[in-house]
Amino acid sequence: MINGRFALAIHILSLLSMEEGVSSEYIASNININPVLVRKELSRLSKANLIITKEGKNGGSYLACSPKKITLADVYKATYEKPLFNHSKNTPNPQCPMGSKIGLIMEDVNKMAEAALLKKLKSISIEQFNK
Amino acid sequence: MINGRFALAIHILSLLSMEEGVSSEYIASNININPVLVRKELSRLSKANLIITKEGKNGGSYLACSPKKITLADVYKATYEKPLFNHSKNTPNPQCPMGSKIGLIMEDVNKMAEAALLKKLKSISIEQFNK
DNA sequence: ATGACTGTAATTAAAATTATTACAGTACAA
DNA sequence: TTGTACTGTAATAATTTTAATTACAGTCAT
Repeated sequence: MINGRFALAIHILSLLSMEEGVSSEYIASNININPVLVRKELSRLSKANLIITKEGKNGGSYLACSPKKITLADVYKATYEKPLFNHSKNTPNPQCPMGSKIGLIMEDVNKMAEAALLKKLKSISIEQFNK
Repeated sequence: MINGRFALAIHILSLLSMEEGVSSEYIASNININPVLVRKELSRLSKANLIITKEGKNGGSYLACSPKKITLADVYKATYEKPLFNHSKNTPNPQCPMGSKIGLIMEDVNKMAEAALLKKLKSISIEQFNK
């Protein structure tokens, strides 16, 4: 349901936990996806300090720390910024008894849902995927 | 991120907890969305035994039970069937050390994430939204 | 300076979501 | 028993999101 960027980021990080210093082309060919998408994801992961990338010749990416320390909560946060559950952008009829409330309700629901999700994701580290 | 159906279902059910026996046209105009989408969602909710709908003249929808008993976990399950986190349908290179594993990994991650999410959603009932 | 990379913008293609049109089927009620 | 007000659903189109591609400037080791 949610787009494939979370899976992509997990794939990238797990791969880096096995082979470091590899290029985006190499990663992309392994995942069978377009290299530009990989670079964009690498850029997000880098901004979140989960990886370090070296530009130029012999460049490539490295985990910024031990895979044990990188949790799926970190990955999730680095990957997404929008709330989990979308809701229609059509403004509902304010005369409708729910119309004026649904926005705030969904905000609350999103907060609670994301908190629960992140709590669980925090208990899963990248390390366990390279076995 | 996830499509708007969850929010739609919540909106519908909350509305029904305030005004019963209303038509899909009425609901749609309140939500400011197309009536056919409402009917489709009503149909899903009905199949999940969360509501009862009456066809024909003077038809309309009713909650199947007290709003106190309808939790967001019920709504989530009625609304979605696909796993939470998608992953690319391109089969990754099986020579890639992660290629053969990412599918199973994402299955596991999805299982754990959904369980945590549903646990939280189970604690939230529709009732609290009609205040 | 050259070759092997990253970073990113711009564009296109494909897929998913939402909207619309249309109409058959159901049920009430005059 | 016919009209009216609904639901159910198929088919199609419009819109939005996601993924892919092309292109090229910038970086850096050699």
